Amino acid sequence: MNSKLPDTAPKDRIFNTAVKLFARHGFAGTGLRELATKADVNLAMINYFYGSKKGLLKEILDDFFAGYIAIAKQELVRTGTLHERLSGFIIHAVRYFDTRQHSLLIFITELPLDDQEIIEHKSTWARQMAAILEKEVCLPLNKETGRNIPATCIGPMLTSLMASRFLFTPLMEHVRGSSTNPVDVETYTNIILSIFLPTLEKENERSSHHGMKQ
Amino acid sequence: MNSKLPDTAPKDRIFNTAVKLFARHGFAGTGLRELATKADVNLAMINYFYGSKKGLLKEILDDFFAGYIAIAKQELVRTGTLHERLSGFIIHAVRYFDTRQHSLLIFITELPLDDQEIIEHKSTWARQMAAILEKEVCLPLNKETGRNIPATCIGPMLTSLMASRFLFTPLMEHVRGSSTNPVDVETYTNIILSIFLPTLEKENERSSHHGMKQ
DNA sequence: TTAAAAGTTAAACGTCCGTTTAACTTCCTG
DNA sequence: CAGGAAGTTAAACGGACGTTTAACTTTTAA
Repeated sequence: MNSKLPDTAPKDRIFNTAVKLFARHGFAGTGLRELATKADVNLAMINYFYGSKKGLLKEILDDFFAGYIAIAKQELVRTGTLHERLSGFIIHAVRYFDTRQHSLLIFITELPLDDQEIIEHKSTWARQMAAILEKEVCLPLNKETGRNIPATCIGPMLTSLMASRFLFTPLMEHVRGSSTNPVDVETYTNIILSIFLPTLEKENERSSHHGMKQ
Repeated sequence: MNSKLPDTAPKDRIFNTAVKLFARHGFAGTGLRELATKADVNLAMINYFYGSKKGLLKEILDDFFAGYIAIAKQELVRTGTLHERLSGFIIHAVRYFDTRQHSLLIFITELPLDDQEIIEHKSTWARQMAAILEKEVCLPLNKETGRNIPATCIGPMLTSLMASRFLFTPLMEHVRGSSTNPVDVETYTNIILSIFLPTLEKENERSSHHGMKQ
């Protein structure tokens, strides 16, 4: 964390360090002086590059959500059975979460912000995700099952389930004895697939086994 | 929020107001002066009753987790099939989350705190929950399925899934048009049951329909 | 080569932070 | 009724907060 990253530009050093600190201490709990020191930049550079502390948070959230939406579009908006597309989305989303654990934590834990500006900002992204899920997942699913589950319900469920491993990791490391190991990410993904997809199989009466693509 | 609660004792007013404010602005984002004003008490009373700001957070977390553990013990540690016990736990836990939405948000969002003192405090509770899940759910489940899923994996998954509705509520209210309504809590519970329990049914080859107990 | 642009710096701005103090009032108990 | 405990108050403590300023250096481009 404190180690110099002399090759990267100051703006990127601020960004990367902020991601780690916001995830660890929370947005409100992170001071700009600590951030400047850890990123090895002058305090004033933060406001110079990002306008304000909140502007920095916005860019971090944008960066994370843009990648998340891209995966949803790539995996869900294409040909294939619902089962195939949904399992592809889960596999890639979990993999994405794994590589962006800090950003994921910020996205989750900084959710209930009272700040109208940030809430509006996040809603714009969430609305896009909900639209994709509604059209590509909920609509065909509800047509077959006869139920009426909206994307604003199934979306949070799916995201929460996929994020649970990374959300509770810092706690679980203390819970587990140092001897026992956590399940690896691929196993974790397979568990999620086995939880979410049998529901579809059961409704569709279509038999298929969900192997992770290599 | 600002309305006076003249009948309750100052100590309780501090507690109840803090739960709302910590959930809304986060722990670090809430100032004791704002809390004192909203709770209609003198600033010094907070440290008088709770020792420190962190002491107040601890009591809030204790209060929430004690109730959560109580439900786990009551519903999981008793006779009955795994299916019956697990569905009972889910039904009561979701109901509990619904009545303690603010505390739930604090429990979730204040998780990645770097503070060693709080982390240790939470780990004590999480360890109890993991022990119950390990013995009552994972052990019989793994014996039947031949898999080896630890409680430190399935616990966070279950909690995250049940919490998703309340975690993303403030965002989803902005996403939904004001016309459409969210699913009610009972429907939400049934969706979770239909996601989590078919996995068991499939493995156990036991047919049963999961009606919510009234 | 030179002037504008971009990057970087130390210092200070006013504000809010969590906590403590000491004096005061209220309440309970012997 | 006396006296001590519990509750309550206003005020102040030093420090950290996000942001701004103006001066300085480096880079860019005409």
